[in-house]
Amino acid sequence: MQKSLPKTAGTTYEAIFATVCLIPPGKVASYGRIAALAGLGGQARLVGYALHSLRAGKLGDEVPWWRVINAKGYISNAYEPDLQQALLAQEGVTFTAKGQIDLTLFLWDGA
DNA sequence: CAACTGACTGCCG
DNA sequence: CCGGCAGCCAGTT
Repeated sequence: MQKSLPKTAGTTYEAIFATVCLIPPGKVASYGRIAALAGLGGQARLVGYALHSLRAGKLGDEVPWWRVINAKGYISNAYEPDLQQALLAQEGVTFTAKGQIDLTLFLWDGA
C-alpha cells in the first residue's frame, strides 16, 4: 500500500492503524513517520489522536500502538507509558537510563 | 453552532 | 545547547 488515501476521517484512521500494524517487532516508529507513510503529510497529531481513539476502542489488541513513539525517542503515551515501555522491552527494544529508545538502532525506516 | 484541547513536530530566539 | 511559539485534524464540551 502506498498513499493517495481519501481525506475522510474514518479512512484516515484506518490508514494510520494499517501503517502502525506494518511496524516490525523489535522496532519503533515516530508519529511523524507513521503520518507520512499513512499519507497524512506529516500531521503527527492525527496519529496520536487516532491511537487515542484506538486505545479507547480496545483495539490495542489488534494494533501494536506501543511501537509508536515521538521523534525524540521517548514515550509520549499519557495513559500507560509504563505498559508501553514494558511491551517494547518485551519486543527486544532497549531503553536508556532516561527511558529513551536508541533510535539509531530501533527506529523503523518504513521498509 | 463555535471554541478548546490533545499519545506531535519543526523552527526561532 | 536548550526553551518557547505556531500549525495541523478530529473529537468533545
